[in-house]
Amino acid sequence: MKYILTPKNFLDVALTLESGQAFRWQRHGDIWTGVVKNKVCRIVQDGLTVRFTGFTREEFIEYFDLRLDISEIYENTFSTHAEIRHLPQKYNGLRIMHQDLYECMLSFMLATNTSIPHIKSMIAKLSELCGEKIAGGYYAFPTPERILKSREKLCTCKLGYRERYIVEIARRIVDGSIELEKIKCMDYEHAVSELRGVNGIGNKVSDCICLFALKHYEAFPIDRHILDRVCRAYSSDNGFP
DNA sequence: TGTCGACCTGG
DNA sequence: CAGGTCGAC
Repeated sequence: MKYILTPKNFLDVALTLESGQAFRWQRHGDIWTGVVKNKVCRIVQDGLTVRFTGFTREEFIEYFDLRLDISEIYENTFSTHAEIRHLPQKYNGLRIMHQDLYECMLSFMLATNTSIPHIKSMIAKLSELCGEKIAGGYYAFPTPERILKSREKLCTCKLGYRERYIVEIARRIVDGSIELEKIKCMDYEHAVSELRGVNGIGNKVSDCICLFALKHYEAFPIDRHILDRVCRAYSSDNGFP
């Protein structure tokens, strides 16, 4: 499948997939391979031309949220402060992805207080342990039922203190006390308060989920790096960034 | 309501 | 220490 981008609404595949929004993509040369919705997907970009397999055209557009006029978000978010006004141009092609809510919830819960390589390793091991096997030695992201079934072996994924959180979330989804479909219908404020009611999910993670799965563009996840940069920007006459 | 230490694991 | 959160003051 082939998709032609426009300069106005550009997608930089590498920049976006390396940005820390998704943790299941790997690069081999100029081919990106990942698992989305139980399917192995591949993407190659050459300028404005993007070729892909695994997605339908519609799924591809949805995943990278290509219908969104990103410049509007940038305008609303960045134009009011001189210190960050140049960032949209610098990161041209960085898209806000639209990922699966369940996978996003677990992934960013796991992503607390650790490094990106460890995050990727945890998610890869979890998928290998109990995800459904799909093509070419790849595994789907495990359903809550499958996670619970593998409860005793979860220690092999090295989740650390996050293990009990992931078990609790899986259990609550199965027993219906977390209702993903309802969360999808909520506005930003309600979604945040619902997500914050889940053990292991705090301010930063709930904002990540809102931004990367629920399309609540007003969400603004504040992690260590953001905090550092904001502090630096407003502390003294240090250059910014 | 705001601050502070503990927390699994890996580099 | 690392792309935080929880529970106890």
